[in-house]
Amino acid sequence: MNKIAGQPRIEEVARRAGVSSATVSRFFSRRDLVSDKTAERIKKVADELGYRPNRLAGSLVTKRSRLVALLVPALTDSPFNAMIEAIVDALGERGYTAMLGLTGNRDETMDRVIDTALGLRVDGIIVTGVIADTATRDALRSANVTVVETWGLPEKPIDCAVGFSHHEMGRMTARFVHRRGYERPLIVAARGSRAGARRDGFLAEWSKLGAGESEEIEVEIPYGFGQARSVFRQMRSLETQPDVVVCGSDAFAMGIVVEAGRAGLSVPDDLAVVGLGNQPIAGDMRPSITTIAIDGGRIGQEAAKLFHDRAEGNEDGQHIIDVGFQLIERESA
Amino acid sequence: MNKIAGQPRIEEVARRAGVSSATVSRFFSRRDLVSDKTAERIKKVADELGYRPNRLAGSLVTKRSRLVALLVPALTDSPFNAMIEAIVDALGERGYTAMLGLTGNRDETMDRVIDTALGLRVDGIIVTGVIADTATRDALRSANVTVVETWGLPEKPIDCAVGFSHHEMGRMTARFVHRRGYERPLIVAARGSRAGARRDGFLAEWSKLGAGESEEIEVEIPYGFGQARSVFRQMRSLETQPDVVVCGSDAFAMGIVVEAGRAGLSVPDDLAVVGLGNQPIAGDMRPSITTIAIDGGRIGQEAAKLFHDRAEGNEDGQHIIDVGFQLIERESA
DNA sequence: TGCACAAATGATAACGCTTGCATAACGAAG
DNA sequence: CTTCGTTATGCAAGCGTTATCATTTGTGCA
Repeated sequence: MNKIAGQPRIEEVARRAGVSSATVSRFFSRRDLVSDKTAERIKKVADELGYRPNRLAGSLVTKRSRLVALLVPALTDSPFNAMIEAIVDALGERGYTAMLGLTGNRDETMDRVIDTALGLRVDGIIVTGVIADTATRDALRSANVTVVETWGLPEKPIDCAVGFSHHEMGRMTARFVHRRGYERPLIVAARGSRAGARRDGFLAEWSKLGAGESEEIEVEIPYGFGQARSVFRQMRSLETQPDVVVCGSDAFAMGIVVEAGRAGLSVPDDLAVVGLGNQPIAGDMRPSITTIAIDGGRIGQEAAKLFHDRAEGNEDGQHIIDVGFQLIERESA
Repeated sequence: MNKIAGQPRIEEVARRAGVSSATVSRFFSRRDLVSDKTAERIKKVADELGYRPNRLAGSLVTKRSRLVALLVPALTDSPFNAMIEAIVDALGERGYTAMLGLTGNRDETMDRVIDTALGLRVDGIIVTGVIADTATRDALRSANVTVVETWGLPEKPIDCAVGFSHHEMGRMTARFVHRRGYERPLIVAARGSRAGARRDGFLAEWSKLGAGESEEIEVEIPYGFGQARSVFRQMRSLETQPDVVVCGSDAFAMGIVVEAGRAGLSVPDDLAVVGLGNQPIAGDMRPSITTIAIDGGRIGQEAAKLFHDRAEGNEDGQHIIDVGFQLIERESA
């Protein structure tokens, strides 16, 4: 309204509506407690004044900020965006607001982001991936916020978790590759625990199946299409050429497909490719990419629900939700 | 520390450090006002207690939340992610926290998100794209928050803006297409003002160049690869076949390329394709996609800077920043 | 008409911090 | 050893809400 006077306060609304501030407060938080007649008056005045309760003040006394920190490593070319969208939506429906924290891949940034979140007295923190650092885990445990870890299933979650088993995903991939008759898989894995778990799962199952050798190339971040080029070159210089490449992302898989094409290799006959993530584009590619679908939206919804349940004091109920994953068999393998 | 007692308060820290709460407050906000000796004591106690100033309480008195609302239509397959990352980073460096609001494409959702932002008394709002609704614009203008509009250059910005001229982009595209000798462009544009401005710019320049006919197909959202299929079919049923397709995104352009390939058309000889956005993948595709690069990161940085300048009371200085764009000529056109 | 009980409203004390003003401590000059 | 100018600290009044408890108003029924 008036820049100098700042925003209108509840007191002002109360005065003009001829009621006490308590009643105005009730009107906004528990509408059913005020009579229709006064409610109408309050609404009218509030609209005129453009009054909006100050949540900072409110949260101070209720000790509930209705703020949730959303920690994600990155946004560009990230497989988490569907989950983030789902979380923001589901949280919004429940009256919570998401603050976005980009953690990158460094523990330090992660700590800084958690710090600001805690300073804001967020009601909860939803983390993309499992927090590795033990000190951080402990700090969080004692911070009186509910923490939801996603996209993985830690043995001992800080609080609760929703995701899937990367190890199991690796095993399933191995079974699939074996069933298809491929004999010399190349695993392209990123550094990091998630990719590591998939690789370990793959190798465990692979050796259990009594299958032959397998190669492995470690890359920085396997999300990118571009990185495929150098990895492909690396692959070509291996002694025994693999007959299938197991990738950490669809984009990367597509990169391998393109490179294979340029090298005169036909996919999947000369070289098969398995992606990860089931991005829409993977199905539209020619050849279409065989991949593993993870329902990010589902993870997000469950995470928001889990958070909300606990925030409402529902301590019981499931702490760990396995949303699983699904192999999508297409042309590339 | 102690769940029952809740988080430690400033008073507790003060007591244990043998100072007044005012001194502790100063230690956290204006370190230089506190002597080294007491500072050390305070730090020690604060660390032991795990004390972290409650920003809700602080903001209540300073009337500065150090919160900025970031309004984006979507995250998945969105060209804005680089900008969002840049904004969150740049804001974080300056001590601000970003809250994420997904506006979708409906005014109603936009209003709801703005409402929660205003309720949180955010210091600023950074909007992706220009806000169309006049009522919302007015509400924002009188809400005493600095608003930065991005990704476009409105005639009369609410407050300030950083982006580029979609109209000019359309014109440049027309000149390029003409220079390359194409004669029958097909424009695939989304509903909406941004795409509309590009189309208008294209048509204006195209007719100015005295070039021939041009066709247009309107789609819902042109970001997706998948949508290319139906549009391609639509295109094939046109009376005169276009020799170049001007797309609203790289993903869409890639979809057209793939469809063209399946239909036996060679790109760019039988059909040329121009993308938009310069996603990494566009350069790695075969054929590589000719596209227009927009520096989302730059937009983000400038937006954060602009916001910060104004939040600090720097009313003067530029209100509108044109970051331009760049045509990347590659194989597809 | 009066009474009991429910519904609606009011008064007021927090919530945890910041900041202007007042006071105390400390050096450097005189 | 004063005196004065810094530099460090303390006091206390808010900031704009909500929640508890008390009080008033309204309603159905004897």
